[in-house]
This record gives sequence, C-alpha cells and structure tokens, in this order.
Amino acid sequence: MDTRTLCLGALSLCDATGYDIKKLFEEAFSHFFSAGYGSIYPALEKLTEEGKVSCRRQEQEKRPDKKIYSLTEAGRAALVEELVNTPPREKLRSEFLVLMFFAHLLPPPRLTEMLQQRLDESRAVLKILEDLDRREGMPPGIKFTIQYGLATTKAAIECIEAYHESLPREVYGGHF
Amino acid sequence: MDTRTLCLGALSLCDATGYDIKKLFEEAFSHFFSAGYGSIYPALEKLTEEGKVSCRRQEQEKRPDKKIYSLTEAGRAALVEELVNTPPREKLRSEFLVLMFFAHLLPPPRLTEMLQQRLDESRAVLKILEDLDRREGMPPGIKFTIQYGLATTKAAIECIEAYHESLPREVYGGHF
DNA sequence: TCGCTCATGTAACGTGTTACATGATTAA
DNA sequence: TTAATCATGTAACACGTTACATGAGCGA
Repeated sequence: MDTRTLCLGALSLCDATGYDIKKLFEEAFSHFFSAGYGSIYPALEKLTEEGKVSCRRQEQEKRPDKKIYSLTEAGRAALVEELVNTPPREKLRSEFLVLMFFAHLLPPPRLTEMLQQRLDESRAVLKILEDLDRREGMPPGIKFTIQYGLATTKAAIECIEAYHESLPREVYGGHF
Repeated sequence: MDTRTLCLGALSLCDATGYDIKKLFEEAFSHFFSAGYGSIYPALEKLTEEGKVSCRRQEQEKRPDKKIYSLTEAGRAALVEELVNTPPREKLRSEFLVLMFFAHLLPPPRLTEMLQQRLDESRAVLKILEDLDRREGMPPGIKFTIQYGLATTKAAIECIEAYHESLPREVYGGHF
C-alpha cells in the first residue's frame, strides 16, 4: 500500500488539496502512516492521469492557486479494490529499540537523553490521539485506530518509565 | 539507520554469516527491524570494502562455502558512532490500521477475516517474544526491547479482541 | 517424494526521503 | 523581525523488496 492509495483514501473523506492531505496524514494517520510532499504531489498527478481523481483549480487572492482534488467513481472503485486485496500487515521500524538493544555500547548520559527524547515524542503522539479521541461522530473503524494507537502508545510509555525506575539513580543523575 | 548498521550490530554480538544474520533479524530483531538477503549480502560486501568487517572463508563438505564475517576495530568504532548519532525514532507502517480506518468501505466478512489474520500474526510475534523472554543472561537493554515488544503487542491484541467483542455476532457469524 | 534447511548472490523495480526553489500573509 | 502558515512542486539520491538463479542434504 503506497501513498497513492492513501491519497485516494483521504479524498474519500472529502475533497482536498495536496497540502490538506499532508495535514490529514500528520493528524489522523500520524501513528501508522506518513508521507511527505515529495510523494503526495506526484501521487496526485498520477492519479489524475489515471482518472481516479479530478482536479479543479481555485484561484485565490493573496495566495497561490489551489488545486482541489476529488475522488471519481473510478477512483472509489480502485480504492475499494486495493483495500480488499491488501493483507493487514504491520511493520515497526524502531531506531529507538535498535539503540536500546545495543545500550551496552552507549555512554550512559546518551542513554538517559535518548529515553527522555522517546518519552517526549511518545507523549506528543498520545496527546494527538487523545485530542482525536474527544471528537464525536466518527465511524467505529476510525475510532478503533485511535483506541489502538492509545493502547499501544500508553503501553510503550509505561515500559520506558518502568525502565527508568530501574536505572540506578546515583549513577544516572536521577533527573529524568 | 540502515541494514549496514544493523549488520555491524549483529556482528558485535558474535561472528556470523549473512545467513546467520538474517536468522538473527528474524528472531531477536523481528518486532522492530527487518531485512532480506537482498540488502544483507550487499551490505556485508560494502562493509568489507570499507574495512569495517573482515571475512574468512570456511570450506565445508557437502555444503557451499561459508563466509564468516567478523567486526573489526574500525567497524566497532563506526557502529558506536552511528548509534550515538542516531535519533531514537520509531515509525509504524500499518496497512492493518489503514484498513480499519476505511473499514466502512469493506465487506463485513473481509473485515472479520482481516481482524483474524492480524490477531494470528500478533500472537505469533507474542510467542517469539515470550520464548526470548525465557532466555537468561541478557543485557538489560536487550531485555528492555523484549519487554517493550511484549507490552505493545499485548496491548494491540487486547484491543483487537475488544473490538471483536463489540461486533454484533448475529451479523458477523460469531466465530472469530 | 515433498518440503525444509543451509548458503550465496544479482538485477530490476518500486518507493520514499531530502533538499531545493518560490513567495506572500499573518501573528507573536 | 522572526517564525509559522499557506501552497505547489522537482530532482537526485538512498534504500529496500522481490523475483530469480543454483544446488545439495535430510527428515517425514
């Protein structure tokens, strides 16, 4: 599943510009998918060529023109087909865990710093998810992705905190 | 952080062949990193050129020759430097959650099947981790990666099971 | 006999990341 | 004045995935 499919998915929710889609990716999809402009804009162009999305140009004062994309019927069909044929995989790529795996090779202050950074980022993700969780009227599938994100992120945070508790304070300074 | 660094890491544990490294990736690293032969063998070759690993050939009867790689001092230094300079990121790529996000577009039987598949795979990961967890004498950093994997995987499984409980049984058949 | 394990590798392909380029508006 | 937001895009590069190629031994 690539950025193109995710763009179709985003447009199945509502019409949007490339810029809007990027923002959606950073909010609702942030904990399980990411893509930059470098893959979004080319994706939208290709989808337009293939007739899966249509594009209308909206002029703006004081701003560059917007290109607002809409899902076509062909696009919706392509999206559904892609979804039905995609196996429900999940792959984590964690530099953090690699670092922890080789923690014995790292200077202790670096280890502490690293744990703190990961904790900060995890808490930031948690915050985004908690905000999403407060919104109402979402389909159960979307709610599920939020619950799943909340549950796994909380588990991760607790795990890091527990590890911290186990670090000898007199060695590592104790401020965390 | 790429396959090359992970190969250095693997070789910091003990000498190994490309084949051995792949197996290590599938066991100890499976829940946070993956790589196929297509990236491991070229990585080892390049590391040899760079003097970060050395290679001795072991002839075998009845088997093709083995190439056993060892980390050099330069390689160990490169590994540590890479580790120290790598930010502790973590990125999930979940086709499963994408599918769930757009669950309202899927036929209900496909949804059920999908949940079952993910549950099976998560339980398989859990089993690997539980086996690892039984081993003794591991450095705390490695133990941590296992605990982290266990905690997040259990959270994910509980989440899927809870969602299943909420599905109306008369509609979805009730066997899960 | 079938499939798994051991063992190495190549080549094409697909995909994403990063840095660059542009530029006005607006809130702090 | 600084940084952020809005808004689009390109090009080079890095990287990983997949399929292919080879082949013997061994246990069920």
